[in-house]
Amino acid sequence: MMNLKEFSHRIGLSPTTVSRALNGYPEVSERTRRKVLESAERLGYTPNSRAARLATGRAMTIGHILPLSKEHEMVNPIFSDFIAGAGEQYSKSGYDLALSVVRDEDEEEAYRDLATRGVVDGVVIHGPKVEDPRIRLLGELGLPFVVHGRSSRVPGEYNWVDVNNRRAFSRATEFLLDLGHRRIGLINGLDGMDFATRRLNGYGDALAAHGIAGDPELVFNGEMTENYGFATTMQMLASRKPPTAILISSIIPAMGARRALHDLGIGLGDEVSVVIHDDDLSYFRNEGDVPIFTATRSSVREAGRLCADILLDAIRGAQDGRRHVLLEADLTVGQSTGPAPAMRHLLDRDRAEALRRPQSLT
Amino acid sequence: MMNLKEFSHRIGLSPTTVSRALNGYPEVSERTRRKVLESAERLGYTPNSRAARLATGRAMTIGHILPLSKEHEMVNPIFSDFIAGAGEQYSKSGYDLALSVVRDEDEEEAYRDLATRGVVDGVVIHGPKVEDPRIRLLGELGLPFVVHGRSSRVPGEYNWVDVNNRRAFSRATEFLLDLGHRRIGLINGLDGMDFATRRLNGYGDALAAHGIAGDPELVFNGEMTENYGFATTMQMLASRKPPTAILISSIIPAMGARRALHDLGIGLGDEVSVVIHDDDLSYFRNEGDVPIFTATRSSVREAGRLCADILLDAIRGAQDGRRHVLLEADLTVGQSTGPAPAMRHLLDRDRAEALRRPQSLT
DNA sequence: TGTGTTATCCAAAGCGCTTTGAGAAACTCA
DNA sequence: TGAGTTTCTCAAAGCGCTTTGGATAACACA
Repeated sequence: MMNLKEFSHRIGLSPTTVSRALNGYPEVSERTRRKVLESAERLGYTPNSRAARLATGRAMTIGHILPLSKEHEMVNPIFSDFIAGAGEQYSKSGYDLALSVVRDEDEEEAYRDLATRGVVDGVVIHGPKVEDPRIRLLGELGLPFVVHGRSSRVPGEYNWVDVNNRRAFSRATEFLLDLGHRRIGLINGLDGMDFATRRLNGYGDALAAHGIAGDPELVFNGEMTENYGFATTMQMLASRKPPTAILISSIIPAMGARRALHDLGIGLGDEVSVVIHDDDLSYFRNEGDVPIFTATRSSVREAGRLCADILLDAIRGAQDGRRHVLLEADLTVGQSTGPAPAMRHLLDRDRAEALRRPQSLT
Repeated sequence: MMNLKEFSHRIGLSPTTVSRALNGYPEVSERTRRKVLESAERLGYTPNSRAARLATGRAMTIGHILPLSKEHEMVNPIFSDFIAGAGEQYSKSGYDLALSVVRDEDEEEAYRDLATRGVVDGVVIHGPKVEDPRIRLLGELGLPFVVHGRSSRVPGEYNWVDVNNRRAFSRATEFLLDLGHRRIGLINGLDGMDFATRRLNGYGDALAAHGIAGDPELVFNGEMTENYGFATTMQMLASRKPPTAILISSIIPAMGARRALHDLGIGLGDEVSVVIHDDDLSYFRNEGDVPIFTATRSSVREAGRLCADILLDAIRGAQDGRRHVLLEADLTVGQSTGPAPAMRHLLDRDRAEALRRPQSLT
């Protein structure tokens, strides 16, 4: 592996000149620069990043911390699409992406570690809680960051990119109310997550506007797995007062909900309506001439791109204050919603029988 | 941010001693080492990784390259679980994980770049093709690597961790044959992927052993999205000679297949049997007292752990030759399989009608 | 021709750590 | 007590790059 000294010697220039040529400084003539670039290509010289990072004090790396949830050691399925979006932008700007996989409880320590070891120039905070301690921590550490989401109860300004979750869910709820639904279930994310709270609020807003009291038995919090969607749907439909419509926070539990409805022989879109929030995951597109699910959609990949742009600007000092982006998630009507049926139609024989089978909530 | 010079001065030792104490060299007494560690904790000193990396010549980082497929710009959904497994091991050994997101066509260049810039000590190759050029490339670059999968037509030894795909799929096919199925569809991964070829071979082996000629109209290659599973299943069932059973390479297209069966009013597990390969994704567990799908299961997270262990050993030179791990994927019987029905049962009125609706293969 | 400007290039001093080659201190044993 | 060992500590030389503060060359103008 050739180093700068040898390379510059070979092409008859000093290391300084070569470094300047390579890094685009104006003190070097265009002719020289071209010559240097071309020779580097020809001789296969690439500057050693380790050395450059020490010399400049910049890590040229953005950190992401991927927590494994304690409950199921689960990776958030939206993570990979977010990373795909962000990573693309990093590459364009010559930044690398460092990923730390840590257990939930070690997460704060992991941020502190990244900061003090100096291996990243900035980090992205994923999945903020209603009152997330990481925001203050990073502020204290002086490490630039951007939050994917927000943290309602953390005061002060910071960079964030979020979906208008409250609006999206109030809109979705209203849509169902307009269709005549009065008992509407909500299969939400984990309790304490900021997005889950905002979605709950949106749902509550719409119900309240129609003078409907929310029923806590119709609201669920949990990690968004397929099985969670299945179990909660089963539980709701087995209750004495089943909903005629369900709001689901992600397409993955929606798969489980669909399975539950199917197992019970209940028609999706006619007997029970479902509206989902769709993160537009690349391997799970809710598409077609008429989408499968009626959904509020917001691309998580796009959010990744935006987060990256904001963070890179912050690092490069090209930013005056803090920046925010609030993405609207429009409602698209699909095949999974329809007018509320009269309740009695649901109580036919087949279904009553199906409900007699025991169900467990795993 | 305190540096070594200042820290060692403060605690009345030389930088050398402190460095040795921190890095576990034997030339320093246990008492001194304890003192150093404790003072570091107390004064908040952490060595600057950038400097350490330059000095040692080690990057203490493993690289993963995440290609975005050209077709759908898709991220492989098994990626996050693999990373979760591998990342855990890296953390334990004090290694970082660098992730590069690149377009399919830039992938080779990305490996070359990682190697010459010296930002990683080794890399993991994901999704090898039948004849994958990356293996030779990395050999030439002299960068340690491990392959998640294998590359059938690449000669020579290299580290790999793979599932016994051929055995798994021949076993699954045989299981269906034993149930009396004779027309068995295969919804496979992208053409050219090594795992897809091995699975096809396993499927072919079993058919051949029963004297059954494979029907190319029943074999599909594509990116494993939900829609792909839906579209291929629809296409097969709309054909003049529909299968009575389907093998599916991942749980995600299996969701789409289930949707298709449901839309057509065809019973899963009685009218049409389905066997899947289950990567044991954390957000998509095929579980329950009796699993939903009959499946050959192999945890991709475990594969991630194994890959990490092998690669770290290779980097530390604690490895004699090349290492291989072949994971067996046992078949677990679930609710999605049953004896082959007589064909005529499938051709009832409802289904005929459903098939009249137009379907598109997106 | 001499002076002032620009356009180029260079030597050398870091960046903060590791590690070599030796020296000082502590200990052992005759 | 002194020589030989072992234990601990240190000064200094890198690692390969960036960047400062000049030096040199090239050019214009009077």
